[in-house]
Amino acid sequence: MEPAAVTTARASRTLPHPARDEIRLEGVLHALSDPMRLQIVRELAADGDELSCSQFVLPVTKSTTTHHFRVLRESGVIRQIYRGTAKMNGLRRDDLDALFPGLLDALLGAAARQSARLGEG
Amino acid sequence: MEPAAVTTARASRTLPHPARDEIRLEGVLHALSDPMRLQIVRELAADGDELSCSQFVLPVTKSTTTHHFRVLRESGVIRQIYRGTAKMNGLRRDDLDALFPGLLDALLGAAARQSARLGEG
DNA sequence: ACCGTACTACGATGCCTATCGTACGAGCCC
DNA sequence: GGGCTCGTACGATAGGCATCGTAGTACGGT
Repeated sequence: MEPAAVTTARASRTLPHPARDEIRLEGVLHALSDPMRLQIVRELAADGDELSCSQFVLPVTKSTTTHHFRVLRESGVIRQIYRGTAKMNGLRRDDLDALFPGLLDALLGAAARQSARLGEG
Repeated sequence: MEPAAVTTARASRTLPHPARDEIRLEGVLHALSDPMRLQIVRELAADGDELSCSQFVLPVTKSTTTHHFRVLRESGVIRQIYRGTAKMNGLRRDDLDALFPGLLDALLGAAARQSARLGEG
């Protein structure tokens, strides 16, 4: 039994998230103004809430991927938890909808529209 | 009658705007992720479409104000035309609504909500 | 013609950030 | 335990950007 060691280890592996009322619109918009991060959020919205970082195929290195996920987490857009060695990511849809009703759907819709327009133009 | 001189002078005073289909969501989000610019857009949405730059009371110098208005124009969020020495600003609501239906209203609503939440405790 | 007002252009500055590479820590499986 | 995979930390780098100040242009009024 390794109680103290495990708890501290797990505590050190919990990631800091902003509380709901600490989320700022400007921060959310800034996070989503990067094409890479917008793509991540779109995939999270489409494929459900339990995607590990490594399931995303991004044209950047792992270091950069880590950076983008951290920006999304620190701006309050996504939630991240460790599950074993994997880090699972989920949209903070409840918080965002409570703070800014309709915004997330409008953003996702806008992204989908633009993607369709540019991709099948 | 000063035809040629005036036309070239006016031509040199027309400002470049992106066409509707050149507007990019990421650019719009980046433009609105700055508090100063978000405030400008909120005032434009509230007070109508014909506001000159100097009517905005911003805690920055005129140089910086010019910069912010240019970012908004080049990202496709606002339209700018010269009227005498003044530069009139207006939201590109028609273009934005056509490209991203509901987005602008969702953004303005989110900004208003956050402002109310932070301003009135 | 002259002056004042509105806005711009340009250079400087300091900060932020997207990106990479390398080295490392944490947990799973044999 | 040994190795493997997933993700992190840290430093470096290069580019972007918000801000300023100063000097200048354009236009309208006197």
